Formats: sequence, C-alpha cells, structure tokens
Amino acid sequence: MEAYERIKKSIIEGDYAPGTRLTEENLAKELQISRTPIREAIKRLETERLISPLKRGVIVSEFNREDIWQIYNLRALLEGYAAAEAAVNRSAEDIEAMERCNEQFKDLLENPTYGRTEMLNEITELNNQFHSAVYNASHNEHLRFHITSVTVLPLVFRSFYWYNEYQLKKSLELHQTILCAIQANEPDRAKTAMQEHIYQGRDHVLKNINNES
Amino acid sequence: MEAYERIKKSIIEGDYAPGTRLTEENLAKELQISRTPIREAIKRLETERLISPLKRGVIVSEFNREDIWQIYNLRALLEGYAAAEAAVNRSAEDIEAMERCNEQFKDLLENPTYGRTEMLNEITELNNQFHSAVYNASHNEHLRFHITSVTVLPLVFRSFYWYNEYQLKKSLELHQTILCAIQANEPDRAKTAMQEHIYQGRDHVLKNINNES
DNA sequence: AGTTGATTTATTGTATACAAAGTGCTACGA
DNA sequence: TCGTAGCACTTTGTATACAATAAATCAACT
Repeated sequence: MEAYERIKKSIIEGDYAPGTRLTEENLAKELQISRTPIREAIKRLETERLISPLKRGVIVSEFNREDIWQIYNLRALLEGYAAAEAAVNRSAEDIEAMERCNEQFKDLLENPTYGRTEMLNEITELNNQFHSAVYNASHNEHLRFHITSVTVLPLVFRSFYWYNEYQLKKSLELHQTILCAIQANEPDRAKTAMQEHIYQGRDHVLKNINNES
Repeated sequence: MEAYERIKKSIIEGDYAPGTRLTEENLAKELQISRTPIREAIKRLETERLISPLKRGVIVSEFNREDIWQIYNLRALLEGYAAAEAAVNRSAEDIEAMERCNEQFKDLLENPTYGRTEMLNEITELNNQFHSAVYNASHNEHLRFHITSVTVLPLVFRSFYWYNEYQLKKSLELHQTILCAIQANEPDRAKTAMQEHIYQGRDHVLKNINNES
C-alpha cells in the first residue's frame, strides 16, 4: 500500500483525529519512507479536503455541524440524481450487484453472529457497496467522481456505530425501495427514496455528534 | 506564478491541446525549473482531471460528446442548486456583486469597442464572474468546491467563441432573470432559470463542436 | 512474416542535501 | 508589564542523483 492510501486509511479510521497536525518529517519517519512520496500524498489528500492547510503545515480536517449539513445535502443531491439516472441506464448486471448487497445486508441483520463492532464494520462496508452499485449503474463517470469525492468526508464520522437495530432495518428497507424503483425504471421514485435515505443519515449524525467539532 | 497555475493556464488556453503528451522532463525544461514542482502540479491536475494517465506519463484530457453531456448536466444540477440556495442565503453585497457583473456584461454588448476576440475574452471572464457571484451567494463552501471542480472542464471548450450577438443577449437576459429571482427570494425560479441557461450552453457546445474529440 | 524473448531506452519513483521562509522565543527597552 | 526586534529553529520548497520499471526496439527462431 502506498503512502497516500495508508495516510487516508489512518484518517478515516480515526487514528489521526480531526485537528491533528501532520508534518512531512513525522509521517516519513512513521511510514519509514522518505519525504517525497509523503509530499505527494499530502497534496492529494489536501485536494480531497481530508486535510487542510494550517500555518506552516497541515491538519486533519475538522467539520462542524454546518459542514455536515452541507455535505449530506450535497450527497442527497448527487446520489439522488445518480439513482434517477440508474433507473434509466441500469443493466441487468447492475441490478444483480445491488441485489447481492441487499441480500448480504439482510443476512447480516437476521444472523448477527459477530460481535457488535465487527458487525457494524461489515454493515458499513455493505452500505458503501450498495451506494457504489447505484452510482455505477448510472454509467456516468463524472457523477461517480463527485459522489466519491463528497462521500469520503462523512466516513470520518463513522455514523453506523450509532445505529440501533431498528434504524439498520429501516436503512435496509430504503435500499430495497431504491432497488425496486431502479428495476422498475422509475427515476423519480428512485431519487426520492435515495434522498430520504441520505437525509435520515444526516439527521442521525447531527443528533449524535458532539455539538462542537 | 507557480508551476501548477502555468500548466493549467496552458491547458485551458489551448496551448497544450487535448491528447498532448506531457512528460515531467519536458515541462521542467520548458518552465526552467526542476522536476519536483512539476510532479506536484501534474498530480494536482490529475486529481482535477484536466490531465489523464496514459501509459507511462499523462496526456491532456480529451472529452467526447458523452462527456460534455454529462459535465453540463452536472453543472446544471449543482449550479441550479446553488442558485436556489443563493435565493435563500444571499446578502446585500452578494446582490451588488451580481449586479455589477451584469451591468458590465450589458455595457460590453452595447458598446463593442474592442475587436471580436478581445471582447469574447472579456465576455467569458464576466460570465465566469457572474456564476461565481451566484455560488458564492449560496454561502456553501462544499458546493463551491464541486462547482469549480466541474466547471474547469468546460473551459477547454472555449464555448463563447461560437456565440453570436443574439445568443450573447439571451445569456445576459437569463443572468438578469436569475438575479431577479435571487433578489426576490424565489429559489425555484432561480434554479430553473440557471438550469435553462446552462442547458442552452450545453446544446450550443454540442452543436458546434467537432463530432469526434 | 509473425511471434516471442532479450536488450536498450525513456520516464517515473525515491532519497537526500540544501535553500528559503514562516514561527515562535528571548532579550531588551519603554 | 507590555511591546518589539532580532535570532534560532522548525518545516516546507527545490534541485539533483540514482533506482526501478514500463515501453519500445531489435534479433532470433518458428
């Protein structure tokens, strides 16, 4: 794994908390490589806005409630559009991919064999996979780019860790609604269901996050 | 001006045509600096998708009709949303900034003192300024980021160079409609007017561009 | 002639030394 | 005690040498 991916992973997994100062030299020492690839990784993470310039150097980006509001609303706009486009452009394989995600999601909810943390990691992964399957089904590379770009940021909130069983079930249901609408070539229904799903996520994060960030 | 800006400018102004191969060493020689800042600029332009990796190295990105379609539709989605948000969040200064752009635009159309090329450069600049004024008025940093990101790409088409006097007048009128709607706190009207404006730009580019790219 | 393998060449990847510049600290003066 | 100027230190910016590797060329064999 290259430097960029390693640092990104550390940020998303919370090893480098928001506000943490990152210097090239420290990272170089930590990852046991020279400053050159570190520089590259930092520049890239900066354009993705996972880190922000501060004085001489950078810090892991911090997001306040206003940021969360704006980011989730943008997600709703873009992923809602993607769902609508998917309802028009989806292939049979796209449908299958989405079905697989939802089936695994369902299995996991019905047979909670792991510990809670492992299960929520799995859920997070499956949720991401479903969303990917939807925007991939839109067959729109530019749209895909913007969605992935706006979606990395909420990852740092690790929102699924606050979900209870009822909320997870509600998520699955909306996934299924979205899938049905896409399968039935109903762009507008797909869009509204997706937006509803994301707005629920937004409100959930806003309700649970510490008031200041 | 740093390396990144110089290369970006060269791409947007067409000095490096789409498909042109760019190598670190050539750029370093051309800009009279070492490869290090060139590397950085290339990486950044790559994440902005102005250049694309190809074999060992990169080329200036090429866009086909499908790309143009997708990019302009995304612009309509994002800038339409920005216009609606601006209608809710705009301050008095935001309104003034938009008014200034449109007044200058109008002056320019009524008093075409320059040569055609200089005038169209000026028009392009004023058009960009108006659009910036609108999304700045939305007071949404994340939205701003995505709009600027999706908007750099159409710049390489230099679409205004194909506009005739009537079309420029129509552009100005829509700008004024957008401004009125934002001033009157009519988010939906602002959105539809902005979308209409961008769709007209899209169709204009698609009509005039060489069929293959 | 076409295909495969080895050799050469072009180009990027990495490390490191040094230059430049911003930050903060300390000491001095008001 | 507060402010400020100068200095030291931390950190990034740049250049350059060398390593790694992908691509292209060419030759040999089928």
